[in-house]
Amino acid sequence: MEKEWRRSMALLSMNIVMQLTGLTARQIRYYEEHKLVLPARTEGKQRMFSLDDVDLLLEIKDMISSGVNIAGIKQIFEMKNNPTSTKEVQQAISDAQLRAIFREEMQIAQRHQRASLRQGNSLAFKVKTGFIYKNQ
DNA sequence: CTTCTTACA
DNA sequence: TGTAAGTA
Repeated sequence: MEKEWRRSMALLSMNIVMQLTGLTARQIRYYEEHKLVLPARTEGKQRMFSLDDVDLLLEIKDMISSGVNIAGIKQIFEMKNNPTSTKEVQQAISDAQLRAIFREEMQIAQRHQRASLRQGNSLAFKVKTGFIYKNQ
């Protein structure tokens, strides 16, 4: 709670991040294109990632594999760190909880034989509290 | 040789 | 997403 700045230092090259995350350069650049991650740049335009960026990429990777699309991930990140949100939302949603929600969504989607629910824009999920946070 | 951008499949 | 092309 004092050396957290180390995690925000952009020192990792694309090659290292690819190995650390298992993602391809194409995917990483694509996520950046959609502003899911904002790597620093060297004077020569080379991307430089921080440990926080790597964590973010791992979360993205996890959500993508759970069937969440870019729009959905954006919504989740939005809620995850938006102090303007309602207090209900503020009661920090843990990653584990989110993953559990996604699994539930996937199961429901599969049960209904509808890929649209998993890959579509309608990402509607709820937490154990019963609140429905978002849908579009 | 690695990374970057752009564009096409 | 993968990959080719032309750079930096």
